[in-house]
Amino acid sequence: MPHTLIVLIGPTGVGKTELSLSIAEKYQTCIVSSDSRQLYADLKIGTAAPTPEQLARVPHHFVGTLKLTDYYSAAQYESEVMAKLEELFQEKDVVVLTGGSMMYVDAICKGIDDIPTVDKETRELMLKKYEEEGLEHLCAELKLMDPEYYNIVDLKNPKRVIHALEICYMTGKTYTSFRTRSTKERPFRIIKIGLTRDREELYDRINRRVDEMMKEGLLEEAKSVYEYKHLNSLNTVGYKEMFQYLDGEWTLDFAIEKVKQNSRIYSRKQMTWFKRDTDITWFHPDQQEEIMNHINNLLS
RNA sequence: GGUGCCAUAUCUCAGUUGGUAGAGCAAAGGACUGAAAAUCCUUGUGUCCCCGGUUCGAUUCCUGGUGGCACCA
Repeated sequence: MPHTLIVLIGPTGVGKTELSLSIAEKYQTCIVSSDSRQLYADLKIGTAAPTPEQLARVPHHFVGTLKLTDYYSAAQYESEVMAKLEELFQEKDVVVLTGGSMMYVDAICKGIDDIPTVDKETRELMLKKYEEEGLEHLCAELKLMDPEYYNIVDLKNPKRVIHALEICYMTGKTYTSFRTRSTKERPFRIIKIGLTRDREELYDRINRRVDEMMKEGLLEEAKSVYEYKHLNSLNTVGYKEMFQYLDGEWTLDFAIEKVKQNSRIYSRKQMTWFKRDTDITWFHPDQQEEIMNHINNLLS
């Protein structure tokens, strides 16, 4: 039997966690998380991270392993998970990967290009240039340094323009020269299961889950990490709205509504991304039997 | 009961000197390769409250009605 990675994806709040536990238990294997925020040890309630009980049921990897101050990226995630999978597949035939971070999932399933990691100095330099000279100036520079990418990049998106320039500055080569967008071959088979619900049903679950998070102490958790609120790790739905409340900008009720709204918007963006992936077989989370049969048929 | 003001997109409101209308919010769609729960783009047909009148033409002016708000009894 070839090694198989069962990839379980879907929008936030759809019910991935519970099903991933069932699948992992059935195949007596472990779960690799593909969630860019559950990686942080201090973000538990707001990211709906697996509970101690769930962690006791099935071993998880890539949950709660980072500090808020740690730099992290999809590329780092790719290389660390690939190394971990190699290790896991020595003992197991099946491993479950689950999470909603679209780019992280793709980094494992398809791979991402081999581009140098931007060093701190270059990033700070670019951010300073961006603040002082503005996006238009950076676009003009990109036009000179990498005209090919300039023609296709979203010139209104600062992150894209800045990153391309960072690579040009750092390497002396064009960003285009690193950008092959080729799909990497993986030494294991991938089964992609997508979970989805009617929108009304999903939104209702998201709204109720946010209320649940508040009861569990989301506000207190946000307070406990308040000093790090400027970090990227805390540019996260659930926390950034609580910071607005703590800063006196919003009422608590308004902040809670915003958490719900931003979670709903996030779930839609996830669906937009996943929709175009034709390798995914879609199910309703209640179709557990069908999902198990589907996996079984592919495995045998 | 009387007087005044208001009634326009899911909501808050602009506006049309009479030629059937547009912002914000919300919502929806999309993009996406080292910050991705990030970042960015696109999308506004609605009995202009209802009946009638004036007019070539009324969401706009007029009579009446209904609902809301304010003040006076």
